[in-house]
Amino acid sequence: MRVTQFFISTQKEAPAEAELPSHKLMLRAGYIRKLSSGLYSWMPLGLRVLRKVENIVREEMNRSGAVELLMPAVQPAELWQETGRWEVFGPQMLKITDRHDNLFCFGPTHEEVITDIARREIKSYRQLPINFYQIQTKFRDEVRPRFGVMRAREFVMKDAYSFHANFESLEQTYRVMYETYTRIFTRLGLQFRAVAADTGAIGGSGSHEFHVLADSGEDALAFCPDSDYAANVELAEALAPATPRGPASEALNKVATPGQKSISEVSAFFNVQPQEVLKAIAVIDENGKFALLLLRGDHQLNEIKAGKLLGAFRFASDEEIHQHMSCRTGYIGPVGASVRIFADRAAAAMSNFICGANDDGYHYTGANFGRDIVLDEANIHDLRNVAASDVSPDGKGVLELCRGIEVGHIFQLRTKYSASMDATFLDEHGKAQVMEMGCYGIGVSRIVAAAIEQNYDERGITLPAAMAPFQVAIAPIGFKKSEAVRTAAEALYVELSAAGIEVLLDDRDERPGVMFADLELIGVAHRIVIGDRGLKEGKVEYQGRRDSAAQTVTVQEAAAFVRARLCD
RNA sequence: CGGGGUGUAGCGUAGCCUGGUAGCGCGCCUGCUUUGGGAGCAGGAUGUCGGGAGUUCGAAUCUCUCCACCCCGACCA
Repeated sequence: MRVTQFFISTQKEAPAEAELPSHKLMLRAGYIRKLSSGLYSWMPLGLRVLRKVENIVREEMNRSGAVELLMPAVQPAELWQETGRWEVFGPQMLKITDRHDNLFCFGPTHEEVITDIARREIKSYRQLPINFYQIQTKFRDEVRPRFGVMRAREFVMKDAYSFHANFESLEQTYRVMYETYTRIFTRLGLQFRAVAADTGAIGGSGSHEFHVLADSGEDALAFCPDSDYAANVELAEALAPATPRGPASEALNKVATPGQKSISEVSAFFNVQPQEVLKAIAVIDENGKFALLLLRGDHQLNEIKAGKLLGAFRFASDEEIHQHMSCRTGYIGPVGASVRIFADRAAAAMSNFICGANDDGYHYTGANFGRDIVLDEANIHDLRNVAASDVSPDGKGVLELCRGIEVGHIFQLRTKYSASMDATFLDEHGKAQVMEMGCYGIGVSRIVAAAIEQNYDERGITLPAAMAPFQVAIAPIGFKKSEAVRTAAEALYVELSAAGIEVLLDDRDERPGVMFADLELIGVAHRIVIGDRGLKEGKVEYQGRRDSAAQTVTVQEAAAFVRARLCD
């Protein structure tokens, strides 16, 4: 490809709306352009990258034995009403009406459509198992689209759905998909981690998320370097402390703490560590009932775990707290409180601690469960997020934390959709059975953003070669002016192109600085610079995008040299 | 949906408080020079100042209202 025949549109400054490096760089490099909130055009350069991701995903899915099909983006409401998800999905689903006033949605996912296909097409156990997949545009009307294509409303997803005669078959395909995903992200050259995930309302026995590791990731992950344990922090279990609660050796003492409300203020006031202070969080459960959740001062509430205990809960308002506790936020505590109390395992193991006294401007010191606070064993639960250096739930070491961007999710759906949509087959005995199902998603367009989040430097995008928009760029200095440069550049361009390599010839006759800046910004993996200066000695210059310096090679060996680098 | 913020040329921004001809950098166009790290000189084009209403002799600026977008919290690939 010649630059003058292609379309490159780079910018020196990123639009003010972009925050993340990947978002800024994708805009500056001209990979994407925004049409509206959460809606992006893939410009020619970005589309090349997107297609590379797609192709690797497609190749590996095919290799795994999955079969590609393509379902409509627009789906009739009736299908969704069958599974009850027309209501459940709520405002996240873009609902549309046709000229006959029939209701449709722009598909946010395709379980209903594929299950409809399966129940029509699959009659016999002989047709199972089967794994269908597609690579297609989805639309989810996100509450808050952000970070460019990282969380867009319209996005490209690979979604696969497998159907099985029994659970063992589902488990087997699930393992194959796990391995396939591992191979995909490895081939893409990404640092990633598979973690156990929350199965949520869908249930089932298995779900894993695949995360690209990045500090800007929206998910917190816990993993154990000494074992293969890895889980989303939402799910990771915080074990009870190994050492039992100590004896109540201090007397309960009410201390004036005017203005000291937060854990950090209170621990500083008493000159103790936050873990010696008890945190009390006032909530209203699903049924509108007030409750106190107790955590160790240095721990964070895990809202998913709390939700499993309380149902759909919310935090109590200042008025509600005042009504139940006769004090204001900052001074609430469990001593003498006549409300329901739930304690985290670590909080329940505290002794001689500091807590709010339910009296504005006062805290207790030397508080103890049993003596001062009634705490039923049944009200002790895992309520917190795991923290770094917690004991791993498998007991084989301590946890570390990192952040990730979710780019894949595999799920054992079991019969959630096949049962409600009556997708059955006849088994060996001629008896109708409900199919077992799995589903497996990859956020194809998100991968591009996530990969850049992991691969950039001060000059621009440094994507792995498997994803770079072009493998090689030729930057001729003085393209118009120097016959020798032009001849050498054209010859190399022809030679590399003929070898099936994706070459970008910068024939714009731009100044070197402009060419270098553009080629580095857009993330071409390898660069050959050809100038009169080097040609006099029969040399050209090679530099990989991630190399710190260039090296010279002879004109004759340039093509072979680059081809060797491509294989690295 | 709750909280915070921003809308001025393709991009980045000044001007707004204290009303009076809309400015700068980058980019773009033309010409000449230049050619190993985003060139120099000269000339040029591009603005419903987010929309509407109001106050005023006069509104980018003040008031009201609507809209869009961004950021922080509950969902997800």
